[in-house]
Amino acid sequence: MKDVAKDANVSVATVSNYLNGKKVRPDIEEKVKKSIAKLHFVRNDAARALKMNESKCVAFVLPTVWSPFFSELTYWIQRYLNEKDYKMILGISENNYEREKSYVKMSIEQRVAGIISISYSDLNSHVPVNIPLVSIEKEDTGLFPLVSSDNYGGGKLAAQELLKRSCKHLVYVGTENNRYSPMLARQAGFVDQCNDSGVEYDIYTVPSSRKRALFESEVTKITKDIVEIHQRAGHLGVFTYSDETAIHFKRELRANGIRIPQDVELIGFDGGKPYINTEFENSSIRQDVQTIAMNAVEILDEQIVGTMQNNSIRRMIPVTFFQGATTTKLNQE
Amino acid sequence: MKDVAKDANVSVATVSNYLNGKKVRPDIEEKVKKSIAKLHFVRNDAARALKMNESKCVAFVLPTVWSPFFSELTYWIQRYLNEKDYKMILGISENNYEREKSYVKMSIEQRVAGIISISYSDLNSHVPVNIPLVSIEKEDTGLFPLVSSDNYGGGKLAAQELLKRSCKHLVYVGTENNRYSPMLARQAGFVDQCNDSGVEYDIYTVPSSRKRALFESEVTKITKDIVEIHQRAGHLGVFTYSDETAIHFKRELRANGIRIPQDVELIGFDGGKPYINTEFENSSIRQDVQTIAMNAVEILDEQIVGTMQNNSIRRMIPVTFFQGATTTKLNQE
DNA sequence: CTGAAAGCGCTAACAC
DNA sequence: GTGTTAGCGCTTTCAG
Repeated sequence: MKDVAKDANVSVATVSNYLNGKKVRPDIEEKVKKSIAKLHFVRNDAARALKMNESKCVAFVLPTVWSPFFSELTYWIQRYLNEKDYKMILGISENNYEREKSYVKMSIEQRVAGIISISYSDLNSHVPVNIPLVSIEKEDTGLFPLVSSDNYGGGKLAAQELLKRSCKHLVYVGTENNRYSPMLARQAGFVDQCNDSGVEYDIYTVPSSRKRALFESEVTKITKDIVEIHQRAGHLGVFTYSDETAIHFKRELRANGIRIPQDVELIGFDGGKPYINTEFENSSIRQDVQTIAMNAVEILDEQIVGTMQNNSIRRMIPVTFFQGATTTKLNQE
Repeated sequence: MKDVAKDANVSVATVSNYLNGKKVRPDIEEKVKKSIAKLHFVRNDAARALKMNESKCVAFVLPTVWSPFFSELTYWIQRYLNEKDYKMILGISENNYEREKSYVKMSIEQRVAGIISISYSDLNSHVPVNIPLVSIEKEDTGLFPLVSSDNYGGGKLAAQELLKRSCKHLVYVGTENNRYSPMLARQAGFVDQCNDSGVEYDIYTVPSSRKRALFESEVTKITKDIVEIHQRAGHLGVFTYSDETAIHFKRELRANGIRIPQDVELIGFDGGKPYINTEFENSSIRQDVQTIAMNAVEILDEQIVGTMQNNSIRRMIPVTFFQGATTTKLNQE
């Protein structure tokens, strides 16, 4: 910048003013512009951030980007961040607590403008309250705003849809990590609906699919049970806590001679599309990814620019049922 | 840092030395450590970057993250970057030239350590040669290192696999953007193999699937043609330039009463898995995503830390054929 | 091994 | 409107 100033025969302040859109005499502006072009000058953001004590970087911390749901979410978050001129620093935690903490540390070091996080641990308690943070899905400390799908409603909805299809018995397949409250909400909604409707149900649990061998053997075991229940109770409804799990059960049930949806109706959760322009295949309780992203970025931005911080924001996004290949199509729909 | 120094009764230089792992007297180290903990001090990376004139951020610019292939790639890139202690700034260009350029500008402003880019434009010509860059897939300026799948070999391989399955006639479906040289390589390999084997073939082109209506209507039109060719020539082999396109043709062909793979054998390109622990479904020429990512990060790191810059690095990663549901399973395999 | 001090590139007072 | 200058928080000589 000093060089530009020298070359254009003006002071650094003038160059700075020009760069920041302040009023500059037209002839001088011309000269400055020319010098910048000549010297290929680009402002150093590190110095700017240091001086201003603020950056336009937002850290986005999530378990993985390698799944339709999370990659779609990443897409929307990035898009809305970009609209407001934020850059995204991506942090993939793989649900590893240490890595999550290291991303928080990094965020503080970088003096990021804010953090958007999806974490199923108590990550947020490591974030200083002076740095704006919005959680997606889970937050239990009450210290930060939260954007979440209506998991409880989703669980209820899944049960309702299965019951509409005359299932005689329902099954929920959840995940092991019981600290993960959204999953508990899905289960609770499902169970409540079962009880309200007076239908019998079973609850199963699978480990994370990352522990592949364990996961597979558990799926196999549960599938055997489901086959047995089917033989005993007839038409059956299965609701899994994620689409990924549903895919595995679909495969395994079919391998055991079960027809889907004629014998067993199957509903997953998430509804992320693999590509931007394809349709989703299996029946699922869909999260409204775009709205979640929009809200998260909006709230974060308000926290960053606004003086008023309302940390008790709890925004619940409705879910919808998607009629796909794994449930019977109803006439009235 | 000044505060820490004051609190610990030492100079800022000592604190700095401690933070950077230089030798410090044990008793002093203890005091400093305590003060840091007490004051919740975290080093300001902006100041550090300014002073050192280097950062540990790498910009990763790619068209989208919302597809199995790209999300898997993002996963691996991020993973290898993290191993070397780099942070990732994610830039999603949506193949938009202006956005690509804005990410480059941002990268320079941020004085990032380097850039990894997947671009089908002449993006790289906007990157100053003093900033390390590795391209994935396409690079034609020769100014920067390149990591790419063996697209030509992939095209050949696709044709070979189709011929093994006794296809009487082959079809290639490419994309409109003919500046995109990797796609041309896929086509060239395919065509060369067809000619070598003396089999007839047709070349079709579809627009980007982002232009959905146009894309769909083109798929419909080409499908009609394929059906006709099938009736005339019998067993048919279709190779599409991406898995996404293959999915659309699979749907459309089936809607037209074509059985896959009995009537038409279908091979896509990419082979990205939707989830980390699922298997891929359809037949495809798989890119070795992990190896691509590993090489890209490795080369970039060498460019950053090493003095020697060999910009003529061209690393070609082999592809493999994945036997999925859309081609006939051969006995010898 | 530690401290004092210079200075990275920028912005924002303040004086002109 | 423009120039001068202090100082953001850090690293890094250079003395001691």
